[in-house]
Amino acid sequence: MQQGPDELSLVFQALADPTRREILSRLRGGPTTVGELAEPFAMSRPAISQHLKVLERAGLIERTASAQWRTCSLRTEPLDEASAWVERHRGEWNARFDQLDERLREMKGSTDA
Amino acid sequence: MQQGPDELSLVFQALADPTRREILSRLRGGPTTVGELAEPFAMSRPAISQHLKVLERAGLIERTASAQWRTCSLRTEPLDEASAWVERHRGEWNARFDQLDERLREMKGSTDA
DNA sequence: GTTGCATGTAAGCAACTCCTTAATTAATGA
DNA sequence: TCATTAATTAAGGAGTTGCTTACATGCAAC
Repeated sequence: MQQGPDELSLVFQALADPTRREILSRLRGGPTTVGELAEPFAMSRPAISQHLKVLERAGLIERTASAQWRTCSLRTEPLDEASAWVERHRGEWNARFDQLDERLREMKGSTDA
Repeated sequence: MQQGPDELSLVFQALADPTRREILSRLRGGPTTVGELAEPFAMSRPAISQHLKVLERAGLIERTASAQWRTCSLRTEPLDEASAWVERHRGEWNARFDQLDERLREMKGSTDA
């Protein structure tokens, strides 16, 4: 029963690959099938499948099956934690900005850990 | 002459490890020697040295030698690009928040790339 | 049922990660 | 000069990543 890396590490690791970042960028346009997603890449389908698995493990995409197509859609929640970490480390002025961020997040009623 | 991964990938990859993230967090308190940095970790010095090399490669720290001590200090510039990427992908509400970010950044008169 | 399409899984391989211990470099100070 | 301290480099090993090709699964239309 080995325990994998923490959530934040999974997210940053998922983002540490240009192919995966582009997949996420393309998903901003809305849910997409794996085939459409794979098309622009000079890479086999299984390779894309594996990238999607990494993204799913990080919670950054959701896959739903309908007929023989799997539709992938973006999940941005994990990016909130990543963003919080990065902003927290971006110099003094940004620290003040974080406070504003948090204030606004309260107003928004955030549900993240 | 092999060409390594792009800068943004290097940054995210550097952040994808709890030890390295904690090193960066500790460096927020100001420049620190490798020895001080290594102390709280249950890990050999060479291991820390290698983590520092990863952080340096990503541009996240700077090392300066004085006497037999190497002092490490934080460089936040690479986080700006990482932040920009993450914010760009954080949903609609956050997009609006980005505008506020930019507005405030203008007020600040940002000097970053 | 059988064919065909969309996707996932399995197995294999080179390269990389993250740690270790041992040896090395470099500066200090008696 | 020699020992001490601070840190890095070297070598090696277990596990992971990122791709490949080949095979399996699952649904649909005939």
